[in-house]
Amino acid sequence: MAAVVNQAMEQIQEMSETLKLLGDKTRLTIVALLKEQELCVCDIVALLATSQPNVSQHLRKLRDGGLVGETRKGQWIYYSLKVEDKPYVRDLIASLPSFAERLKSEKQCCD
Amino acid sequence: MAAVVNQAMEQIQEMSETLKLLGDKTRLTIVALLKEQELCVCDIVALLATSQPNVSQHLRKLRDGGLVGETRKGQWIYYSLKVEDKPYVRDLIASLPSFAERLKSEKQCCD
DNA sequence: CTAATATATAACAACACACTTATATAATCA
DNA sequence: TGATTATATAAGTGTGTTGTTATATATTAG
Repeated sequence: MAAVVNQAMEQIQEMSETLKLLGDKTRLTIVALLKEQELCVCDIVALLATSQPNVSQHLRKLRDGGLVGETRKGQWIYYSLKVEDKPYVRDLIASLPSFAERLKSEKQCCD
Repeated sequence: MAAVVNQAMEQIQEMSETLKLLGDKTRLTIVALLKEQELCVCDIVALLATSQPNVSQHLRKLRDGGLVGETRKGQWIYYSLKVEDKPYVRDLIASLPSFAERLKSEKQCCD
């Protein structure tokens, strides 16, 4: 019984850490953008209208939390969602508003 | 278009506030307990093994965020989940571990 | 090789948050 | 009524977090 509770508490601990990552407006917006397509840092900076270091630091937290992955493509580093595991995050992201239109019309960096 | 984005940003703002509430181990545990049944404050204090003011303050935040409701029953105030709206919260809570067994064996307050 | 561009890291200031202790309010019980 | 129990609120402390500015690293272009 105690083992069951400990396992449950570990699971809650892990979920709460993930939810804390998503419980920030800037990071949740980044996640909503990445839902549509992978993006490089300069894309995100342009779309969010905040500083490049701010975006970088949020991306690092998302990466450390296992929510995004990165791939360097030459000069640029592309970030993408990594939530195939964690079904509850997948569902949550599905219910985020879509920025598809905005990305189509405004994406202009690193083409 | 700007209106669409503003609406999306408001939605993200609201979701991030809700997720921030859930992104705390103590509060997420409270929510997991309430998933099983309504509970009074003394129940939660006993199950969480933390101080009564700490639980009270977390419950207030959950209430202010619209995630729980309260009902006084004589000396006790019972809290319960209020997430019928907010489908993404409902789904998320569904994937929290169950404390049903623990509640059955350990609930002893306010009977 | 040098300059320019993209990204990351470091240091710091401002603020927010969780938890504690002490106290207040509200309801019941004797 | 006074004592007890349940809950809320207030104030304070320590810690964590966000965003900024300055700087470092890495890649490409000329």
